[in-house]
Amino acid sequence: MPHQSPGLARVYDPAVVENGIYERWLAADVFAPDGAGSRARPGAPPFVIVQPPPNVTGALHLGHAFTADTEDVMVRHARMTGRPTLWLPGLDHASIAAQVVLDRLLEGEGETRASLGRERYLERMWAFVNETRATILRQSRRFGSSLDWPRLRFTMDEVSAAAVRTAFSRLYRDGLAYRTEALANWCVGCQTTVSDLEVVPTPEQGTLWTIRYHIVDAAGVPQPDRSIAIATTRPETLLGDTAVAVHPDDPRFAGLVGSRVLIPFVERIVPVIADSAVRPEFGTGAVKITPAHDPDDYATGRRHELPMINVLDDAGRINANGDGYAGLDLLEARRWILAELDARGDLLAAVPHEMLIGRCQRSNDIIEPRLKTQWFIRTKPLAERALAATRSGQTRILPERFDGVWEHWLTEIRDWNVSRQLWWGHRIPAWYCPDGHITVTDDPAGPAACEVCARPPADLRQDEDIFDTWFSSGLWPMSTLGWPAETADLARYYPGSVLETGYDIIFFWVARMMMLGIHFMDRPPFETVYLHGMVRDPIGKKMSKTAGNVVNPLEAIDEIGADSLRFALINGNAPGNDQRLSQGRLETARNFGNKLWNAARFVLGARPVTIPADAPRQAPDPDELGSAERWIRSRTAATVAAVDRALADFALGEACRILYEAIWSELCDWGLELAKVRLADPALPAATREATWWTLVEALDVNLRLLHPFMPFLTEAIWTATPHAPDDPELLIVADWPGPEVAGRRDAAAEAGVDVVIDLVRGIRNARSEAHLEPAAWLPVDLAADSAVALAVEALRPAVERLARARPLTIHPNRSAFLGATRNGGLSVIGTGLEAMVGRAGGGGGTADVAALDRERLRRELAAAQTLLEAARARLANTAFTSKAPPSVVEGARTRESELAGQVHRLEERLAV
RNA sequence: GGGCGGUUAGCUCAGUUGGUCAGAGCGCCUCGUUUACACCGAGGAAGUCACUGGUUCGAGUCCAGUACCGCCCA
Repeated sequence: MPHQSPGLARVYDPAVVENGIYERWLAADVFAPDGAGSRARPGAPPFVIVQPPPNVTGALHLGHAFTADTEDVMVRHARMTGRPTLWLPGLDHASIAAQVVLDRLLEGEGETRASLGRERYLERMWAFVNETRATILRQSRRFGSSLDWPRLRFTMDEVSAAAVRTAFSRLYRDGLAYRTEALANWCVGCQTTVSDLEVVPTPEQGTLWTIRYHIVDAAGVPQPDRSIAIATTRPETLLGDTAVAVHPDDPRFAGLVGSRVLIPFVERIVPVIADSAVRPEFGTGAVKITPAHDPDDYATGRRHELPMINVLDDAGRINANGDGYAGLDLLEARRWILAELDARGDLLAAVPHEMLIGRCQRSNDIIEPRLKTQWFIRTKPLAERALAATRSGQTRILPERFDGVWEHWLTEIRDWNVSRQLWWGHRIPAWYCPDGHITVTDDPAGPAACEVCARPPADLRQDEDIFDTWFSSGLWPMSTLGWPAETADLARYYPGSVLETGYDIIFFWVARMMMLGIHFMDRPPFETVYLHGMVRDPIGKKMSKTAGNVVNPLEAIDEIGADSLRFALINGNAPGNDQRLSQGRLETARNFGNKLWNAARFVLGARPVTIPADAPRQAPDPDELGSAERWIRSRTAATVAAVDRALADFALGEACRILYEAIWSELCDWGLELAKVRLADPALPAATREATWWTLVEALDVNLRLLHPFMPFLTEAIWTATPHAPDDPELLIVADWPGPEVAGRRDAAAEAGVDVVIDLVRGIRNARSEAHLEPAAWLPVDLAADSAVALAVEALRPAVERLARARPLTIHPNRSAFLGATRNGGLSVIGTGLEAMVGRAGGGGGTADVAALDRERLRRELAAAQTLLEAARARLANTAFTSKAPPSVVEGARTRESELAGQVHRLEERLAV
């Protein structure tokens, strides 16, 4: 590719810059580990991230953008290091969430799930998700995500379906999937059960009623003066009561345990039992037990082998077991029952009561616990292996603080209800014969006969339910690679390197993938689980559609560009922490892009005429390097090391911060400014100016490589216009990550020399500014310095002159000459190993003012320096410090002390004049 | 009830194994059109690192406790 002169526009316009670059990457086939444009080293270990599949329920939001950008950074970095890198894209069908969304759409058309029927409903669903899928893929491209699109997987495609069937039938065969009637969380709105994780306990104001149950005698006749008062928040469920329970040690009820009470309305006689789970301090100390409608009561019921009577139907109404109340919804039934109890004199009290109500994560409806026949996964044995994997370090969780919740949840794990009474999803491959035998098969055509009684398929009925979405998501690290087929991808790319996702789905998703992955593959699905935080709005609220504070990432991208959004999301964030995204953050990122853009414009436009426009990039001639050039190279090498260290620690935000600082404060503020002087000096030999320019090109090149994972479009665009070395590829995305060769460019002497110059320039600028001297004026500066410092300044004399607008700059051979020359007064600058005097231009008026101001400044600086010196001396006077602290620290303190002493000495002398 | 996180400049946040760590961005103040950039440059003000103890030669950093905010689990 020809590298003619830059042609970079004056202001960085992301819309223009980003345009077309994604297509170039696609055309070059560089996203795939085995693509035509891949420059992966054959022996290098693969780097694999399987993308957390976004829901097909709608468009992507900022959380998705953050996830995608974080993963893209890791992936692009790995790719540049030469590892065969696979970032595998996917989409999740999100059965319940998708149905909630589609049902709402249908409502607007006057249709319902029921009115359409299963088949037409699913047709509508496919039409709907085909649209959202296209939207999501378009968005991902705008983000700049370097995903391997040909490997795209959808949780509802055929490979995923085969994975689900195979996984379930194997779990069944292994005794890890079973079907039973148990208490399940029923969502009336969604008309399905949901897992425990999808029930959100919500504090709400309710009422605690006290109700009197009458005790009956042996013949079942209520005793006129014997009763027990129970407390309940749900009086209507008394229709399903099968016991009354008290604490075994509660003296109030000691004589009542073993007696029997009459449940009103249903006229059922139930026992009074003792169970230590009862909290004596709650209500009256006695509670009704409704095993079919409450998790605690269910447990009690199991312990005491109580009958379980379901009194609710799917619609949330009292069923036939509720006798005279059948057909009423819960609240109506409650009203009637309370009224009736009151009329009988059995309603003793009603007090307001704060309580936790379980609500559906998706629809916010109240969750009704009910008995239901469901498929469950036996999780204990699976969880144990998942725990073993993290405990042994086979898989590590980052940040480490999430280990605790991981341990706790997997240790206390309960069996996983995977049946959903929904349509959009994978139908459970279980068939039942009229005798109740179960046949499970992974054959898509269904079983050939009942496994037990050999009845023909025509007599078998398939389970109506589908699987919990997370069951198919749990197989994701395998199904994406073709499992259950033994594909080449599976062999090569399982297990993945990193699983990167939000900490909010550690149980929903990460734990399930770990459990199922280990069970089926015998190895955990990833080496590292990296959990990121939530993106919140500017005031720290969680973004949600209902709160209306959602920022559409595409709008942000239209406004400031994908690179800026990426940088804003990642810069300065600590791993796992939540963050607030504000306009200010976005602007900072955009400004940074503009800064780099313009720095590049300068560098590319400053090419000495002696270098042809299409010259390949070459290393600067070592013999022509000045201290400024050596400083740039040294600082760039330091940046590479710092970024490498941050990335190795998954500290992406830190890496961004380092690059921001390196590019803005070092390369631009000093590197380019120092170089300008040489580049513009016609007196210098061409070879010298060429070396300076090649130094800048090299620094730009290295920084572009380092920044590319974070700001891929901008860096690619600039790099295209930057001279390439002969062995460079066409595209930055597959260029080599800066390697060990740059480490050798560290140069302590050059860094020390330029540090001195920076100190001096700052000192002069500060003095001028405080004295309000004409900024543009050239002012004479006299300088006395230690010999090494003087040499460093002399080496960069033209730069010092220009940057401090100091002319003439006189470097005196010794201090007395300096003092002799500066007796007339001026502004003093006292630095480490140097002192300078800024004179006034042309000797104009205001001498007295400047002299007074200077003394004032000197006094201030002296006071500060003395304070620091005293502290340093006190520290060194402490023998505990000098004997116990590491020698390097003590040495540093000594150096510091002598520097400060020198400064104080000079300041005192100046004041004494 | 258990667990985790947070509390650092007016605002939003960094601070990796305790030793120039008291920082950045934005905002604020004073200057500035020196041919990369006003999405900029130069200079400046601004914090008892929530509080109380402890460990240590040395604590924003480690330990214990307290207060407030947030999240997760029960």
